[in-house]
Amino acid sequence: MRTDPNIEEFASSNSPIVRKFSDYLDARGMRKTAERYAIFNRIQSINGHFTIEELQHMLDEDGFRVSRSTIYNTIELLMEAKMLRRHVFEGMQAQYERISLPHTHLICTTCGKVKEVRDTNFAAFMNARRFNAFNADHYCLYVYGTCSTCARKSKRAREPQGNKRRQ
Amino acid sequence: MRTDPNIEEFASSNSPIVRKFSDYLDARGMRKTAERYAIFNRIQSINGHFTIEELQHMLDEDGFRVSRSTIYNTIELLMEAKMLRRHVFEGMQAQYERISLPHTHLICTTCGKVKEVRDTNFAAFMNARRFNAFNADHYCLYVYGTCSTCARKSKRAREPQGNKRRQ
DNA sequence: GTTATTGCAAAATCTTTGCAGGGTG
DNA sequence: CACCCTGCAAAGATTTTGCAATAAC
Repeated sequence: MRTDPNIEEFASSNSPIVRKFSDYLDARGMRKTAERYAIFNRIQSINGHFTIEELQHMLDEDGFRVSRSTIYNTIELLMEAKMLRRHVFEGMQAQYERISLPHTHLICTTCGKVKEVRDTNFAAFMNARRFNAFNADHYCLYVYGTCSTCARKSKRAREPQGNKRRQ
Repeated sequence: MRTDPNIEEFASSNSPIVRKFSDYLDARGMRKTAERYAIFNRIQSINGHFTIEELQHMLDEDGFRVSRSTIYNTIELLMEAKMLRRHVFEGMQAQYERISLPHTHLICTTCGKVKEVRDTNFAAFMNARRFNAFNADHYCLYVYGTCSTCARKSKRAREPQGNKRRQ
């Protein structure tokens, strides 16, 4: 679309994570475009989960207009490169997150907020776990329930003054 | 749509699971229709996961034609009644399964097959696990990897005669 | 220069909705 | 016999695709 100064950084960066993506593209004879770098870069700065739409808004706000198709394309690439994961939690639209240390997802079924928690006991349990005739690659633990904020709100709503609860 | 003899069974059945659904409908002033019973019934006989499309095919084969809207409607109802769960595994369309004892899902990323395994150690671990300021209701553990069938095929493909691998 | 990539718009999926006719309670 | 439910078709939401213009190498 447009030539961006960023694109030089893309090939020459010393950041291991940038290198990983850059090398992945090289290995497959794919090109380093300003769009790919912008999307990749924006994602690195997100902590937690995001939807395609949210990502596009963030890029817009950065003044970087990228088409929906290119976003999907790059997201796909990052998933193939095992740098990004897609989650579809109950009753919600698809969300993405960078692949990092394994963690548990706490999903509030009232407000939809998702929180990540590290759980070394669980990680140890999973590392030791073997499945008959199944070669495990990675796992996802989703815990659905109510977050403290929603629990407080719903409790308040049940009490005398009867505050209205949203959602 | 049509009056089916099954519908009488619906209200009078002694099966606890039928009662549960029947009572759920009563409690909400909802009607017991032949369609709801047919869909509910068909689902009870499915072990494992199914898609909306597969369910409709099964009903068709049983000679019971139900519209897509009604299937979605009833599926929704069963989920609200906590008798059915929706799962969206990586890169696949939504699948449903009856809610039963907690189990781990093994998902083959090559062929897409999903297998359930009981894991009492894990269940015990989860039962004891408490999350700060989060009230857990239920959890899902998805393990992605390669099933033995696909592992065998891919191994064979890598060897001399070079069988072509599908997917 | 060659050819992968982008953006657009159109198509494809999957799911939801509005409404008229029909069945349940 | 009121009104909930069904089926249909149309609308929505999200994702994919075909193609001409453009940029990477």
